[in-house]
Order: sequence, then structure tokens, then C-alpha cells
Amino acid sequence: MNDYQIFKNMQKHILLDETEKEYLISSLKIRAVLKKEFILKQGQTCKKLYFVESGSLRAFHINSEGKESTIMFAVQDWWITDMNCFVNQKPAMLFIEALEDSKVLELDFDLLETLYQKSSKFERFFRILFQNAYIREQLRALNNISCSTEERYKQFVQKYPVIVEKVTQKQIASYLGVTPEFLSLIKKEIVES
Amino acid sequence: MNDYQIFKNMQKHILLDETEKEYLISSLKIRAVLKKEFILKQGQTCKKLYFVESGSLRAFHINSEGKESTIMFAVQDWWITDMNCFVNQKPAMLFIEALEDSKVLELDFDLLETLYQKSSKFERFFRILFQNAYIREQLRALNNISCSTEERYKQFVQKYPVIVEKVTQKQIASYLGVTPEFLSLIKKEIVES
DNA sequence: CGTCTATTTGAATGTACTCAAAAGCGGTGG
DNA sequence: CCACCGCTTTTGAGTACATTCAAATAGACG
Repeated sequence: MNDYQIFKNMQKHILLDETEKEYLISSLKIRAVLKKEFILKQGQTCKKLYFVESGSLRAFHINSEGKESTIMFAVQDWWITDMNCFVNQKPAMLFIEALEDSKVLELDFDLLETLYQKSSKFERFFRILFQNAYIREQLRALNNISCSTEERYKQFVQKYPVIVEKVTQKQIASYLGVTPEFLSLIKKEIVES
Repeated sequence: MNDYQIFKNMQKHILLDETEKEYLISSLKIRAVLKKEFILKQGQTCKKLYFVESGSLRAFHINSEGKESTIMFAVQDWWITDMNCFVNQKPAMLFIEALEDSKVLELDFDLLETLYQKSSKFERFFRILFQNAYIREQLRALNNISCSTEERYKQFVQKYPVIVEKVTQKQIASYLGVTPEFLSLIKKEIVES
């Protein structure tokens, strides 16, 4: 278990001693997820935070009119969950589905609270994680509000080439907040220019 | 200084002893800001995190075409800064301007790091703060992508009545990502329905 | 090979923007 | 205290961006 990605991930920000590693390991459960399998569905409650050891997943919402909106993609070395559901015990707004056969580590809400108690390094790690997540979301919002769809598509491709390989056009469209037909048109215009 | 809002704000999540309160106080600087005064301008570097003791501020971005986008409003009891600038020492993308005469507490980046060292309660507090900020941004993104402008306007008014009182229509429009002309039209339609 | 879904293409429509002008409103100075 | 100035808000016409619906084509997978 010592060669798990999650240690490298955490050690970007904190340095764990052997005891702390033990605490962490004993709080984690590895789970294999098959392509198209859901680890969370809208309406459920979710007490798990997921770390992607391998593979990739997608989080999306379906609104009352049936429109699907992709909130985030998570590839290897990323964290994912419905955070509002996880933290505030609200019903999940999101579906989380594997895009391919994947392995995730589950971290239970109560066990995470215990980890915070046992070592404030975990508190520090997640402070930095949420800090970065907040910044990323804010930049995304700014981007959405101030750039054209064409620009946003180009930036997405440039920023997340790994994701682009794994997902369909339709899913990228739903991340950008446009219809797949319109994205198709934009791609055509980019090629022709 | 003991009757500052900031203590109540922090004690929503952590309980500070007298020593910790001392640490905090000694890291803070009070600053009076006049209406229309900027505490940050695009392109500057920003080493301060601000807590609004009284009054209200607005953070906005102006893009290359001159289009203005409001990222957030901060009223009494809110935290505000250009977080990417503050945390990663990038040039500020945001202007932050007082909407009325206000009082803010400044927390310096280096002093905050020291606070984290001195007591992990501060680490915990900001972990929770960023966690909530992240959730809020994600819900906002979801909202933007899956709801009509009319719905988003209604929700804004319902969720932030205090802000609505203090800001112009134009500023709300730039927060929602539409033109003031279009928001005017939407309001008319709401009234007529 | 056949089925299912993704992607492309096109026509018609709706949503939101630009530009321009008029009306409303708040603050300032005489 | 009122008149004027500047900015916000409203209104309208014309335009651009993005959607819906439908149909054809292309790809993926059992």
C-alpha cells in the first residue's frame, strides 16, 4: 500500500511520518470501479471522499428539464466527490461515473474527522487542497463569464489534454455549458480558420 | 479590539483561547476604506486577506475587450481577496472596490503562515472556510450552467437580499454575466408575469 | 454484421448582445 | 433649494450567438 499515488499526492504539501501514514492507510478503502459504473447518484447521501489511483471519472448534474451539466472530470491523482453532500450531509446533486475501469481510494467522512484530530498535518493538507480547488473554481467562473465558447474550448483542450483523450465531445460540451451540436460547429470553424 | 466581528466569525468553527486571540490580533491591521476607494487593482500583487468588519466591497475583473465581470460581493462578516494572487503570488486579476465607507481587517500572507504554525486551529478554520468557499463556487457554476438568467436573478435576490440593497443593477448584471440592458428586460418580464 | 450512440450538417427559432436614444435619479454647486 | 451634470436604467431596433429539431453519417462494441 506504500506505493499508492495518494502518498505522493499528499507529500506535495505535507510530510507524513510512519505513524501518520498508518493512520491514513487504516482510514482508506480501495475500490475497483468498472467503466460506466456509478460511485454516486443524484439524491443519495455521500459520506465518502474519493481519490483516483488510476482511471478517470466524471461528475455531472441533471436538472429538472433533463439537461446534463458536467461539473468536473477527475483523472489519476485527483480528488473527487459531491463536496456539498459530503461536508454538509445534503442529498447529492451529482452523479459520479467511471469513464473507464478505475481504482479509487475511499476516505470516510467520520474517519477524516478523526484524522484531523490525530494530526493537524491532515488539516493543513486539506486546507491547501480546498484553497486550490476554490481558486480553480473561481478562475473557471471568471473564464465562463468573460470568454467566448471558442476560447474556452481551446483553453480546455490546452489545459487538460489528458482528459480530452478520454472523454466524448458531448461530455466536453456539457462541461463548457453548450450543446454538442454547437461544439461541433465551433470545432469546424477552428479547423477552417 | 475584543468586540470585533472577526472573533464571532472565527468562533463559528473554532474556539480560541486568550493566547490565540492575542496572536490573531497582533497579526491584524484595521483599515478604513472610503466609498469608491480600491483596496486592490488588477495587475498589482496582493499580500493581504481582508475581513469586512463593516460596509461592503465588490471584486471584479475587466477583460481585454473592456468587459467587466463581478466575481463576488463581500458584506459585513465576509472574507475577500484575489485568492490566486494572495496564495500564489500571481498578479491580481481583480479590482476590489468599496461600495460604501467600510472598515476592513487586513491579514498579511506571511503573518497568516505564522498563525498556522502557532496554532493548528487557524489551519482548521481556514480549511473550513476554503471548503465552504469551494462548495459555494461549485454550486454557483452549476447554477450558471443549468439555470436560465431569470432563475439565476431570482435566486440571487432571494439569497442575498442584503447585497441587493447596496449595489446597482449594472453590478448585479455583471455578476450574473449579462448586460444591464438584458437584466432590465428580465426584471420587466418578472413584474409583468 | 447489426445496433446503439456520437457526431455532423442544416433550417428555423430563441436568447442575449450592441448601439442609440430617452427617461430617471442622485449628488453637487451656485 | 433648485438646476444641472453624470451615471444608471429603460426601451427599441437590428444583429449575433446558441438552441432545438430532424436527418444523415460515422464510430464503437457486442
